[in-house]
Amino acid sequence: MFTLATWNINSVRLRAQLVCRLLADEAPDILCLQECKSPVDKIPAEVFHALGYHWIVARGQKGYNGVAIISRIPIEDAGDRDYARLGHARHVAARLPGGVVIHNVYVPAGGDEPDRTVNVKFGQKLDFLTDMRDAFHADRPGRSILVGDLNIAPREDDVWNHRQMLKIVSHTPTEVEHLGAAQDAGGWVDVTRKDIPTGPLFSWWSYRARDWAAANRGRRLDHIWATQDISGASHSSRILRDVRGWEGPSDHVPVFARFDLAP
DNA sequence: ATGGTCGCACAGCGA
Repeated sequence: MFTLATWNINSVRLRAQLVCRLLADEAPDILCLQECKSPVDKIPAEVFHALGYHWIVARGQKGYNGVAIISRIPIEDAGDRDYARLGHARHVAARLPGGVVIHNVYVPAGGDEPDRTVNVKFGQKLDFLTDMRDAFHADRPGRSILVGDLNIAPREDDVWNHRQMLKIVSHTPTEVEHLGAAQDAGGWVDVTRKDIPTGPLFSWWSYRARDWAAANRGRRLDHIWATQDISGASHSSRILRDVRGWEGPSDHVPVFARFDLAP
């Protein structure tokens, strides 16, 4: 059995103490971070090490992007992909002792305008998802988990107001379709929604709201997926809303799931 | 309809 968490930390160096607090309070076996905004050699690995998290598999760059998998069970580096050939640190994979592979993904946000003819970043987001789809189609994953900030809230109840969000990047039909194609190509099951099938579910609230909790204009951008062969072993999904209220928070909160598998 | 807040790194870009 192991507990897995994913969290867009928005600078792992600035928020190393928040990571420690989560590790101490919730003790996930594996924590996947996105937007570390740090070269790998500047990630404060020692402080995680001191809490028993002896393994880190990461990709990084200066200032932007960056993904890391922090683990207290042994993991080995299982490589990375440069979807859409952006040259960004947006994917890394790790293998658990039993052979389960964990993909940690940070999908491009996509800018403000949901039109690739006027907004290059939106096109890059769609291309990233198309490349992911093609990779999973060519090499269909088994006994795998995919987590991360996918920057898309696919369902009506994954946003505070579906109608109002239809032309807002992260909830446009085009993006939802691209994400669905990548999900279908890999045979991925949305573990969070398997466990919590109905009702509003958010993992992100903008920094720009006067009062994020009162307005509650959230979106579910952060996801845990598993291939069908192991999705039945998952349970106890949780989204830690309270973490948004911690001092100096990330705009995202951690998403958790447990897997009844030998790690 | 607009502007609102962060982080990086030191001006403005990305989110």
